[in-house]
Amino acid sequence: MGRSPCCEKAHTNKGAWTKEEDERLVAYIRAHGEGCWRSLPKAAGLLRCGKSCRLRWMNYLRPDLKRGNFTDDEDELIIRLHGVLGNKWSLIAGQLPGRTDNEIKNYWNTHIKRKLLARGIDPQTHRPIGTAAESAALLLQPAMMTLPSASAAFAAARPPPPAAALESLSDDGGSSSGASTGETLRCPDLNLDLSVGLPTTAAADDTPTSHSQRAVCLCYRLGLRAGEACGCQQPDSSATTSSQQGFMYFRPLEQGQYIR
DNA sequence: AAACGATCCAACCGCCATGCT
DNA sequence: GAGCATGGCGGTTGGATCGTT
Repeated sequence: MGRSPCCEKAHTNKGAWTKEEDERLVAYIRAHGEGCWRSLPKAAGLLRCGKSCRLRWMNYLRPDLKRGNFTDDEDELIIRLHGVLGNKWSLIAGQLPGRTDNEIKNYWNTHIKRKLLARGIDPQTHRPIGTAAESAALLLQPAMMTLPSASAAFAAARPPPPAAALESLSDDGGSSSGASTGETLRCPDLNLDLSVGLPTTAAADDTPTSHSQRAVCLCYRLGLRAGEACGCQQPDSSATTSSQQGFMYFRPLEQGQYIR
């Protein structure tokens, strides 16, 4: 707001980069490394603004960039990461070596969005796109979909919504969040031990300080395990979550499970 | 072959976060 | 703490390409 432009627009080129400009930029960075982007164009003899140079280098000229189509594994990883991180493209790109945030953003908008819609999943919320009644039922179980174990149980246990419940929903416009309506649709066998973020369950070693010392490790939930990119503790294989070493783990999503 | 619409993707723009003075 | 410079990010745009009629 009210900031001066990053460069003098009157003296800079815009639009597609020429081969010669690319070569100049690459040669300069090879010789001097990535430094001050603002002064780089002048030093490299480029009529470009520093931002433009940075973008060109980061998204196209960097030697470690991976070219070519995204693999199915990359697709799935992007979907999972997006479910957790949202539109934090740079963070997502950080988990995909050789891919840029811009590339992933474009790929998301052009391919994955469509793929998820074809699966009946809302690409923004990662929740199923169902009938109005189904959506209303989901709204009444908002936290359930955040935990894979809970969502699996939900998927398995969820009966067709009772007609009476649906009627009562439509009667009040679906805006009711009162206990009575919630009870009508509740799945009695579900364990809603929801604890994304700081845990709320009382662990065996629970003390006033143990909670504040815990952190949530999302690596495992994203399909990474200790010894891979995640350097966190291996989760307890018999438990859905584990609080070893002060970390909480969540199992990766199974087929048919969704991240909210 | 031409016209048109759909799709893709590189690049731009504006804003925010951070570091420095 | 205020103000400024810079890097970085996410949303959007527009030209190029592809597919269909």
